[in-house]
Amino acid sequence: MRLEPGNRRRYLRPMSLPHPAADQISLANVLAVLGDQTRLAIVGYLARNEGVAMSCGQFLEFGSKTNLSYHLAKLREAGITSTEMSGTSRLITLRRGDLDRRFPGLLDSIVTAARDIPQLERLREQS
Amino acid sequence: MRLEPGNRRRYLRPMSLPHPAADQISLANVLAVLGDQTRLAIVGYLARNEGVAMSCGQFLEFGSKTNLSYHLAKLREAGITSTEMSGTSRLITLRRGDLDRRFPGLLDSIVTAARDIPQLERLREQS
DNA sequence: TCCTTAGTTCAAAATATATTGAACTATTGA
DNA sequence: TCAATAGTTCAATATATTTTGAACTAAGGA
Repeated sequence: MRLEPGNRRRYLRPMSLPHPAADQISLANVLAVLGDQTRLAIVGYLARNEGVAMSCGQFLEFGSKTNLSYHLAKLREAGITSTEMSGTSRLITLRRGDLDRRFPGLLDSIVTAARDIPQLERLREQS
Repeated sequence: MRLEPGNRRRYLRPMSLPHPAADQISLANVLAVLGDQTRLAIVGYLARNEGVAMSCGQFLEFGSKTNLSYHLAKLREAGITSTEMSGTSRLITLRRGDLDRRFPGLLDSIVTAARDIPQLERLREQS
């Protein structure tokens, strides 16, 4: 899988990431993105620690670094989370306000229902 | 695609269809299944005509017969709808009670948020 | 200045989901 | 009794999503 040197476009760390505007957040997409155990666990974890911004590393329990990178991008692109760059890490928060305005009651009912999903069970005692 | 006669297992119309028990309904699966425009439209339509049992044919607007058969099975298997056989047709209803008990507020917030999805727009004037 | 840390991209492989048409069945109304 | 209706299955294809490892970047601390 070695690329010829120069074939790979040099990766430049962006200083901020693209987020959809609140009115671009699509219901079907939000549901599809949350219809996955790993991402549901991430959102449950964010919700139960709301206010505290989390870095990607906090989620290592839920998958490999690479895989998490993928899932966290999905959450951000769907408008569910907001990610801000901070030095070498990224701080992730729920877009609670935008989601509540756009889909009243949705996030709460999901987070409540996700209370006892297996992956969060393990973390329960720690938080 | 002609099969040798006898290769195909004779299709026998079942007299009732398998539905998951209420406590087997999984949140992630419900979200994943509803994270699709076609199925969201079907559920929106069922919700807006709650009480009236719908046959598969009512949804022909949303796709081909075969394709609908697939989506309606997904909804039933996820525990979102209940399908009962009635002569040559199937009567489909939302499993409102089971869903509300298991995931309070979820169905309502989804149905409310789905108010203005494109596929339902077209039907608005008719209902 | 260099090492460690946090997180990335890219390409490939693995897996899952959606869509189609042809062939089919059972019920019902004429 | 027969044709029409409602809806199915099956197999194939098309398409999308997930998961992986290797190679990489930039920030920050020692």
